[in-house]
Order: sequence, then structure tokens, then C-alpha cells
Amino acid sequence: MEEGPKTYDAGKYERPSVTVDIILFSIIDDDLKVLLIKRGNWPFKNHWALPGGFIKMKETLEESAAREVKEEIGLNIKDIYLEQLYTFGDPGRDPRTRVITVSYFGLLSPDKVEEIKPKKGEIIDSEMFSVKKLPELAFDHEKILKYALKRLQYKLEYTAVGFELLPEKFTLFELKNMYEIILGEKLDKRNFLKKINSLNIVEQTGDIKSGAHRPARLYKFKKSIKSAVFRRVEFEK
Amino acid sequence: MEEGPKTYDAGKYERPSVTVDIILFSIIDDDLKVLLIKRGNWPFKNHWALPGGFIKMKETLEESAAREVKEEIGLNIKDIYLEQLYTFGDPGRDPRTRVITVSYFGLLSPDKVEEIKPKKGEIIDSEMFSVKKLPELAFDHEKILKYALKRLQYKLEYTAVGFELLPEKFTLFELKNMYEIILGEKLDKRNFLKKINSLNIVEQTGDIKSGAHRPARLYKFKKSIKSAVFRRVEFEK
DNA sequence: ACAAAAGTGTTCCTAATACACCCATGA
DNA sequence: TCATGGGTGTATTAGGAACACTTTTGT
Repeated sequence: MEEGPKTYDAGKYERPSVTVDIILFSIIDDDLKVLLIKRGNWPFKNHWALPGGFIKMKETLEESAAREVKEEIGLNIKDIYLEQLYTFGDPGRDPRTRVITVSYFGLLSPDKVEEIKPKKGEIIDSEMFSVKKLPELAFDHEKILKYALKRLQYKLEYTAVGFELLPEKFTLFELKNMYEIILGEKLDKRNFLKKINSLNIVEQTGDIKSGAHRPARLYKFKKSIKSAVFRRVEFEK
Repeated sequence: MEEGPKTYDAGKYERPSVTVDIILFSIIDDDLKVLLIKRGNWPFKNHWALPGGFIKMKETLEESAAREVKEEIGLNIKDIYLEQLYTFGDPGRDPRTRVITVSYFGLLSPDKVEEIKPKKGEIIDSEMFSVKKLPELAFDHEKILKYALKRLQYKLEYTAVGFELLPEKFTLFELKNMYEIILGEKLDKRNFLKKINSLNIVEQTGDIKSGAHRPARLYKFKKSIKSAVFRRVEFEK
């Protein structure tokens, strides 16, 4: 039925390179941070950039993202929330050749952040930067990062994805704090609790967190629920 | 400051091919339709597929999408709503070689649909298919199409993007009809009108549509408003 | 006259918001 | 004892949902 490959020559056309870039967010010290690596090679040697690299011919895009995360910062992608963000492909965004990059954004819980072990070699260093105090970035990575930040804020408003940023057990006010940090605005304590309770997405663990102040009940996220509305989306004019 | 390209060989790695595929929706005869083309070459010769093709080295992804639309169906992308959908890149999705495709979805108003002129050559035929009665599709295009459909329904719920599917002037019940067709459910006439009025996104043109029945006022979309919430997003469990 | 779409308000209920005080602990 | 975060309820308002009849035209 098919005519066969005789009329097609895969080498006939010039092809772009394809990379995967990964934006990993986490909350550290009440601040939204993003993982950046310092490049060890041209181009942009010694510049901060998003982790990522060229895809291999026999791996899916997701496998490529997972491999890069593993190779560059030693994290196992299992149990890390990761979703495809956007594909950036303007000619000239990479001085080497035409490079199209498929970006992924992910969320790291505090315990995952501690497991980060930057593999020296192609990269010189890695660090979680506050999104409010970013260094100059290689390529068009600032544009990609800004886009990821918008997506994160947006997703947080209508899904429960933010739980990925919290430890297994958390107090309700750590939860509220997380929302405030990402959305960049204060939320009313009682209304927030009412909301969370009505969503029915957390349950008490029975454990208590004792710290510098009055002990608080520890909650956990109900695993059965994939996502839930946090609040309705606002008009855009 | 930079070390220079001497350490980088662009030809060193095997590279995938990159294509752009375009999903164009329109409403015809009270049915949501999608534009498909019949392929004239291997692979999947004589099979229906989404329009699209290989990107060129010096064009952006958007320019590539625009060029393909122009080349294959003769439509000028100007004034056509188009947004990047998702990038599909599983190895094996194309029998020729590793092909990663950046998909775009767009909305055609009825007058644009009439301008479609399929360019014979690489494609044999083009047709608007009801999304409810799709033929067997080439590659993984069914998966891409299903994804696009979900995105369309989703976007319609929280933005005013649906106006792109209507002619310049429309009656409020053509508007309601459009929502019903895409969302696949009946909407209450009075509540729908209340909603549209409260959004303040349409205005009367002063014109009247006379047809087989009682004449109706014609409205148009207020251009200044990019998007608006149609209704709040539902819980997902 | 009748078929078919055009047009129009009210009631009910749920959810969002605004708002203030006492409690338990560690330093 | 004080600083800090933990914990709790009510009243108001806005928006979503349910619901039925009259009007205007072409045939």
C-alpha cells in the first residue's frame, strides 16, 4: 500500500539541533528559587543558564529531560513534577547553529533540593537563585524563565500543583505561605483555610510540628486528587 | 571573553528533523470541523493528515507555520488566530527518521474557510472533517488532534478565544450556539446572555439579521478585549 | 395558523470577601 | 513577658443556576 522510502532522502534537508531545557522551581527561605547551572563550555562559558542539553536520537523528549537532570545535577526525575512548557526556536537564539529548544518546567520539594549534586565537567557550578535576583542568563533563557514563572503562577491559581513544592507533611500556614510567595500577594488566613477545607484536598496526619512557637497540626496532600481549582481566573483586558 | 567556536562542531551529533503541524478548527453547519489534507507522498500516501511540513533553517516556528498554511491551502495567516499547542517527539512517530513536531492550533472564521484553496502537488486533497467523524490519520496525528480539541474546549472556558470562530457580525444565539457546539452541552439562553453582557465584550452593530424567522440584532466583538473568562474552571479529581 | 428563533426577570443558593480576637509555645 | 505563628466564625455581597412565557417573522 505504501510506496516505500525510495522517494525520501532523510539527509536531503538541513536540520536544526534540538535541545531540552529545564526550569526547576523550589521554595527556599520563603523565596521562590530556580535552579541555574554555570556553563563550562563555549558558548556562554562561565555564564549562568538553565540546565539542559541536546536530545539523543532514541529517547523521548521526557526521557531527554530526565537524563539531563540526572547528568547535570544528579536528581532522579521520578517523583519530580515535570511538564512541557513551550518550544522556543527563533533562529539566532544559539550562536552555534540553529537550535530549537523544548522547555520543561518542574517543581522540587525541599527534600529534593537537598539531594542536588551538581556533576562537575560540562558545568562548573549550580545554585538556586531567587527569581527576584537573577544573574544575567545565557541564550534566551531569561525569556524562557519569565515564561515559566508566568505559567507557574497561572497553574497555581487553578490547580493544586503547588503541593509539589511542599514537603510530604506541612502545616496549613506553610501551605498558605507557599501560595503567597508564588502569587506575590497576601491571602486572608481564615478565607484561605475555608477554601482549602472546601476543596477537600488535604488531610491531617496526626503529627504535630513543634518549633519556635505554638505547635501546629501537620497535614498531607490527598494523593487521589490530581488537581483542584484554587480560585477563579481573573479577567484579562 | 568567550572561548569561541573552536571547541564546538555542529555536525558532531546526529540531529532529528523538525516539523510544524497545524490544527485549524472551524464551525461549519453547526459542527466543529478540522482541516485535513490528503498526502501525495510516502509515507502515508493517500492518507489524511494534518497540514504541516519541515521547518527551514532561517524561519521562526511561527513563520514556518504561516508558510505551510500558505503553501498547502493558500491561506494568509494574517488575521488567523494561531497559538503553539505542544511538541510531540517520540522516536518512531515518523517512519522516515526521527521527527519532532511542534504543533500549532488555529481558529478559522467562516469567511476564511471559503478562501481555502488547496495547492495540488504534495497534497492531493483537503477537506474540513467533523471532529466526530474523523478518518484514519497518518503518523500520531490523531493524538495531536485530540490534544488540540481538549485545549480548544479548555481555552473556551476561560478566554474569549471563541470569537475567532465567528464572522465579524453575529447574533447572540450564533454565539451561544458556538459555545454549545464546542463544549458539547446545552447552555441556558438567559443565563448565557446575562454572562455575555456582564463580561462586556460584545457591542451592537446596529445591523439586523433577517432570515427565515424573527430578525435578530447583530453584534460584534469588542476588539480591545483580548480574552475574558467565560466560566470558572471545574474541579478535576 | 403555525413553526421557529428572538427576546426578557426573578428567585434561590453557593461561594467569595471582609474582618478581630484569644491561644500556646520558646526565647 | 513578649514575639510569633496557631487557631477560630459571622455577616455581606456577587455570581451561578434553575426556570416560562410573549414577540416577530416567513411560509
